[in-house]
Amino acid sequence: MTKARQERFRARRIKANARERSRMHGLNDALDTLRRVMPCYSKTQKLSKIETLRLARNYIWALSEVLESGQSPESHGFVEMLCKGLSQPTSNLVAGCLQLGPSPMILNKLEDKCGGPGMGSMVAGHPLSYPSPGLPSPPYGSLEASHLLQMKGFKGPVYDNPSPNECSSSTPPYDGPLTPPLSISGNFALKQEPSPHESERNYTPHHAHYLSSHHYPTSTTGSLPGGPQAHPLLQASRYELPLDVAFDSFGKNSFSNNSSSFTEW
DNA sequence: TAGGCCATCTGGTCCT
DNA sequence: AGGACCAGATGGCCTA
Repeated sequence: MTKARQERFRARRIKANARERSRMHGLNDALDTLRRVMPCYSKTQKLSKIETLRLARNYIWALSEVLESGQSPESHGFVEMLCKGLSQPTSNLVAGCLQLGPSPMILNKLEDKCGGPGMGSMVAGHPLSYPSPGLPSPPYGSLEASHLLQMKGFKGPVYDNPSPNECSSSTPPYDGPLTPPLSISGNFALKQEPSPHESERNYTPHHAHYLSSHHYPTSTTGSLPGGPQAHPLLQASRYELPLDVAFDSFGKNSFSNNSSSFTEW
């Protein structure tokens, strides 16, 4: 290989690396967009990639159940669907969010206690302030777990610790119900914010993930005996409920609880 | 210290 | 030839 050819090859490799980086950034941006429409979006406690995908899967499943079988979103089943296959920390996060999301009073208290703008300030504008022009009234035009719970006056269980989600180290903080409504047409009325990545693009190769690596509360290993304690909403039956649901397709019958088996990712 | 998670680099494969 | 996509390898940070 001549020197000129080596240089060409090297230049090509560098270009390919840059493209690959860009491609992965695009993928991460998409993942971040997905995080924002999840029921427990938090800027400070990002779900890991795998947990984001799992929660998204469960969210679709749970909302489908609400629509198709009329299952109440305030039921244990709804939370269990959301948490199916998630790690214990993520399950706790979701359960905590579903409980705290509906209560502006609690959110405001948390804002006072935790300081800084956050969930409390978001409550007034959410979910009703999300414009849904041309869409029917909720839940048809705006369907998100915490919204549904709010509409139905959901009240969570009583905790030993009355504020399981407040600035504790055991449960990640909840940034507020930032989740925009999901329209039935499949479009998200997404309030576009600049992706975190956009402002982190001028990093040297090894900087990017340092910025966010310590924000991930979850692990992919799932909850095991001896792990963090399950959220009270989940303690009763999380590991005993044999929910057999297939996600290989989104056909109507794919979400039934008795026809096929739940496929773990 | 081990394990989880991440970004990046790299070579292979497929497609245009 | 060049771009997109993929998966394996590598190394760094964080947490338990």
